[in-house]
Amino acid sequence: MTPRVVDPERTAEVEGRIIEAARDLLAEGGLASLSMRQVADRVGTSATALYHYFENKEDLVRRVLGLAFERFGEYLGRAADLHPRGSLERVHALGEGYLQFATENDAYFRMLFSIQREDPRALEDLPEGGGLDLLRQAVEDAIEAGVMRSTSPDLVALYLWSVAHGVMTISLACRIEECHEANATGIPSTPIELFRSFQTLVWDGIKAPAERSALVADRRGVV
Amino acid sequence: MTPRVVDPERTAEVEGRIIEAARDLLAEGGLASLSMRQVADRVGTSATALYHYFENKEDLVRRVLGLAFERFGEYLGRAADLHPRGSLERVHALGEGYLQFATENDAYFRMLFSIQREDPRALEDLPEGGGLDLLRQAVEDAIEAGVMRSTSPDLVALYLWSVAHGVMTISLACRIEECHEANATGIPSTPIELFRSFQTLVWDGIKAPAERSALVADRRGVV
DNA sequence: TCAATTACGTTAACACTGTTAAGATATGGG
DNA sequence: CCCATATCTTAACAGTGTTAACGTAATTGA
Repeated sequence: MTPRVVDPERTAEVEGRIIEAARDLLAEGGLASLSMRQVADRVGTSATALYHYFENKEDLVRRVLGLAFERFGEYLGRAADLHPRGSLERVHALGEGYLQFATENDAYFRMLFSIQREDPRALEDLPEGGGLDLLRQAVEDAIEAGVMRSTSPDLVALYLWSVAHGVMTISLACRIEECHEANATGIPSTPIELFRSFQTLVWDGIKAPAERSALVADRRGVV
Repeated sequence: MTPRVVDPERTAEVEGRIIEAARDLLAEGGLASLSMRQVADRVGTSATALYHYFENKEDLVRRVLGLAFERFGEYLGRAADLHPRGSLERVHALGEGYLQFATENDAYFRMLFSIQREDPRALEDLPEGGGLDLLRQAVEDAIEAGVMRSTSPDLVALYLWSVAHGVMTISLACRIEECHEANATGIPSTPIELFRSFQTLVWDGIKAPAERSALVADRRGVV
């Protein structure tokens, strides 16, 4: 009753070749050049054949995103392994790994954290919470080790992610290196260097030491 | 020799109607529904007629971005006017104004700070440096008033922008409110509230007070 | 006044895009 | 064997940005 039974191996192999072709196109020419017909050309089939393996383009893109998250996880993992648990360096390295991944995998990053998509993805659906888990754990370890202020690890992780992500996305959207003020004051041009020069602010805070405790009380009243 | 001489007034009026139609389409259905033909339908002409007023779609979009930056500037200006120069509140209000603009002008924000575009815009070309000028000045005033640590105002402004921008873009790309850890630990769901809960970290820093000065020295050696 | 030049707008068309429908081919199980 | 079905093809549709060719109206110099 079920002739030409599906061969899961072969299907997976073909799917893999399609995904890799899409991945290559994405890396070469960005999202703009990732079209069903171009992918099909690379694979050597017609565009409509792809619809036997993927529901639609969004489905195919989702699979490519799988590869992207895989590499993303590798970067973060390598960065974390550089320093022992509980160290501030480990937390900081995760930030650097984040920016390194974004820099060396431009098309992946743009795709992963695109703002254009109408339906944002849930963090839970992402592998390892989109890398947030690793950061959260590193923060928690650092807090337990006593080298970080004892606050909510979730909040701190989200904050650090925001800084790294903000630096990267601003750099991708604007050319801050052409800002004359930035040039005059020696603001670094690459996202990673910019992120590094933020570190003092991140770790120490930007408020004048003399005003610290008093103004915290003020702010609570205002906000 | 030059018959049917162009009427600058009329031309500007028609251009204005086209831009407004494009702006409305953008606000209603996002960038996806901003097509030359749909814009032309709203204006009541054919799509090709638009090419008499704009070089191409990118050109038209650029003009719509002008409106977006205009409103962006209004938000930041209103936010700054809430508090006197030299106050920390003024700096903080600019951050809130940033997120308020992004929240209330979703399509504008997505377009202004899209990551997909291949050629990032220079900060210098943006009106008021993309809002950075206002922030920079507020920081400089606060430093002179003695309520902020005396560092490079440019660096601090860029840092604060990164935090606000990071919070917003992460919120637009991911649904952090569906993260069970976030829910369990009471992480706020809206970008503005999340930004507010970062304030303590932003102002005070996240390092354990006891380790502060010693680890700063350490970090310099590491980084 | 006449003719020429030019702004403005039209329709047709091209090369793309994602996607569906219909048909061809081959293959394996009853 | 035969038929159901997996796989793949071509054709087609609706949409996109954009260019070409054309028509019309208006103004200005002669």
